[in-house]
Amino acid sequence: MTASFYLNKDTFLVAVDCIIMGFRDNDLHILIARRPFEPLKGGWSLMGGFVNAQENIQESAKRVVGEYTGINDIYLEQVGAYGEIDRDVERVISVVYYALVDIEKFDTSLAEKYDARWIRITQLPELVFDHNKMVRDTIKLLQQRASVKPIGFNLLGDQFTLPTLQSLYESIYQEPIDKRNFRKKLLTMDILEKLEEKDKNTSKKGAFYYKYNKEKYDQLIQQGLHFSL
Amino acid sequence: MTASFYLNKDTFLVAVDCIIMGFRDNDLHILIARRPFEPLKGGWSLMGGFVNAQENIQESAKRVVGEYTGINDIYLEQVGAYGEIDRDVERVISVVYYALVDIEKFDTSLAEKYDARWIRITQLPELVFDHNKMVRDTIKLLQQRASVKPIGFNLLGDQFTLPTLQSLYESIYQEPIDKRNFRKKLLTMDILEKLEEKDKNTSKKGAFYYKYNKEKYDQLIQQGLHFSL
DNA sequence: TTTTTAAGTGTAAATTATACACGTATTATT
DNA sequence: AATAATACGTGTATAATTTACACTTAAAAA
Repeated sequence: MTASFYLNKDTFLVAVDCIIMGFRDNDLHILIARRPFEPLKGGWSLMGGFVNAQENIQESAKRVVGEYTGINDIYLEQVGAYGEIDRDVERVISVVYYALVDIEKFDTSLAEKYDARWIRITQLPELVFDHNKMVRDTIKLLQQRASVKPIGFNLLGDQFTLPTLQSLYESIYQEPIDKRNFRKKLLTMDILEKLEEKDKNTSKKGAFYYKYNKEKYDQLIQQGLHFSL
Repeated sequence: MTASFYLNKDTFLVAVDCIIMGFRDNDLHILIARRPFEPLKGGWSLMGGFVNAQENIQESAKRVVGEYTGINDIYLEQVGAYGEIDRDVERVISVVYYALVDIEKFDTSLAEKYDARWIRITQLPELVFDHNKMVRDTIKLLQQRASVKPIGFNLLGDQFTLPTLQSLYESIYQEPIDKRNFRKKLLTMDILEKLEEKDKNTSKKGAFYYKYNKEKYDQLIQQGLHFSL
């Protein structure tokens, strides 16, 4: 049954474009790929796809991220809808999501399959259409979110060192952070657990591993506390 | 010319729903209307419309706000895309914008024409579809924005008193603010100009009018300063 | 044994946020 | 003319948060 008022309206192709972020070598990276079809075949592009009629938009985004990374356990948030008339060659409305993934879980065979690469956010090339703007908007949003919620942990494995965590936040904010102040703030939040083991990859002394305690975080939130990192 | 890859993809109705906000009687209000067609005819609804092929989404939103308020000088920002499969009866993807308008400029004849009313945000009825969620999301976003940019002025005429401005922020944050602290913060920002004239409507003593000095604000921003209110 | 490297630690000063109460200008009332 | 009523306007002290800053330590390599 079609309600009459909905007849004779214009319809649109709707795509999702995903800004898939990972953290590696002390820097945030974004997964981009060479576009496999015309127009702009061979241009650098975000990972995208069209929304199907039988899925909601967030599901489309999740599908796209899974398709191109092999990762299904992701943090996903919408950035917004991009709707300039000429943003693509056809009229395509694109809904942008950013995904935070543990880059260690990336299925590297997919890199070849899709001609995809992880690029440092500080070294992104020019991307097709309005994709660079999408990335800029996302970084702003991510900074906002990271300052108020502990979403950074989605970019790390389940154990990590404080120096690593710090460089993650430095990469998000794109500015240096004082070591002592950073540790102080984090540890007084009491959402991390120190482990016995050390990571000896980056120094002779080694840095203790920590893990994120989501239960404690949720408790604190329920008590009405909120954070800023 | 149609690029081949774009063929055979599903297409969607795309709507805009606008959360049109005004400030009156010490409270934020939202313009809502009784839905004039089935399904849910007579239900309370946000102001919306379908996106046309020849306009970008923001233009659609601006058109909708103009249509239902008669106001063209508005602050408009996107909230996001709402894409649940069953959010409407048909598959409709809705892009939500909020608009901040000077309610004094509202063309009251349109209220009758569209069966529309300004309702205090604290007293919104149940709205159709996912419109209540849209409003909740918008209020959060507005709080975030107001804390960091002086967007509140878009809700006022070009002169206003400090008690009015304070109650505007109290309405946005939905909590009381200390009078002296509020004035201190605002005046030290140095983006307001005190006028000679007083508003005597709300007290016998009268409150001085101020006006917002956008030039000063832009200067400060350029100097890399930023605000929090 | 010494050198090298990054990890780990505390305190003082500055800034910002919070809490709080009374005098004042003006109109309305008697 | 005097008084009452009302909302406007003002300052200071305390607490909390943020910032700046430098040396010791653990472990491996030379």
